[in-house]
Amino acid sequence: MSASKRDELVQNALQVFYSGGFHAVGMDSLAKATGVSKTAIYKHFRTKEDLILATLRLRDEQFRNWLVRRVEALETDPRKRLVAIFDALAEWFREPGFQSCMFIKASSEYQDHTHPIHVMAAEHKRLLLSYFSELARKAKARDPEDLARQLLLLKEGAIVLAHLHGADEVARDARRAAENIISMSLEK
Amino acid sequence: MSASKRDELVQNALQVFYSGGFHAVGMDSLAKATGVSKTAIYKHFRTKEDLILATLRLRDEQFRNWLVRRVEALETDPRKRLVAIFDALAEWFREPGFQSCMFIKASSEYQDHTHPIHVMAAEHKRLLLSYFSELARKAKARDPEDLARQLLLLKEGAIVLAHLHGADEVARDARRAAENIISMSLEK
DNA sequence: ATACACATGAACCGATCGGTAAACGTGAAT
DNA sequence: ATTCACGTTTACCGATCGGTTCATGTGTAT
Repeated sequence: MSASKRDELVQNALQVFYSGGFHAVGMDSLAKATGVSKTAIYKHFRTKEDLILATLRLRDEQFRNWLVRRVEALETDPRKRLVAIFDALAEWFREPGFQSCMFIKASSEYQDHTHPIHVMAAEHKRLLLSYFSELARKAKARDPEDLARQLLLLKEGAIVLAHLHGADEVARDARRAAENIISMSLEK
Repeated sequence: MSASKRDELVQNALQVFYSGGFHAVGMDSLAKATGVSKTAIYKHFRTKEDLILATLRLRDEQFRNWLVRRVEALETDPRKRLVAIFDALAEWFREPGFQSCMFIKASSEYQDHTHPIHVMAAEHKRLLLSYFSELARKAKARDPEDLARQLLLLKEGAIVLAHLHGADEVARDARRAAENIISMSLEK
């Protein structure tokens, strides 16, 4: 299997796990869904867990790249970019296939703090946090790390509730809550 | 099996599913963990799904009762009670067995919006929302429903991040974010 | 003592779990 | 044309999945 075929497998597995769940999707159905035989899969991944970790690495990269670029495209002013995070999220929530966050779901199924999958989920959130911090610093927040953590709280809550209660109202609420928190953190 | 034995089974199953996951825990291991034979379990619950729904009903009742009583005990002033929600949550996060929210995990494993388990998770959050609304109304918020939704966003985000990044810092951040949002919503 | 109702554990059902072994097909190098 | 290497298919492994059947208690009422 070529490197590009492998990437394609990981990309397809990502979709299958995202919409089907990790425990609920077996390797047989995964092979059928991706069009790659089980033997071929196990040529490149020692275990199911290794494959899951590969899909999470891909997802982390895809999601953060997407978010950064979307925020950059929406606004140029640092302060407005902090708010634009939530406009980007709103777009995501409204996508047809939206089903919460891959990493929240991963940490829900692999709860042990020492499990590699749980660790990777935590790492994804840390990377997002440092992006938020960078934006907050450029926006001259009094305490950029503090503002970033509060915005991350809003983001995770918005994801969970957009999945449970629907995208539109939640996206509006999160945006307004973010505006409140940002204004309290920027004005003296 | 007596009614009290049945309650005991549901209570024990709740703990097992909470710490082990829904798909990951099989009926055999559940029978062993609860000390109730599989045959006896299936006398009272038609399917595994029915048992899960029963545990979620119990959890909903337990959690909301606990939260309401804890908030009532912490503060009497309506406005302070809104903040006290997050003090109560902080206590929960610090409990040894804390592993995120049963309903977030349930909706992560049963993602279809029409699935009974997903529906029940959404309902749990709606019930919490109406409690928040009631508190916000008593605190004379300009828009109680709006404030309640923003606080629920914070609560869900706090649960997710307390599970992923640790209880203490997250609890502090959520409390401060809540204070910000509340003050913006109460003061003219 | 005997009959009945009921709860139990254990064995069992077909299906599927994660993972493997080996047979088979295909293309390139000799 | 023959060999070799490699990827794929297929069948298979023991274990476990959700759920059922049945034989064996065990207690109670007559």
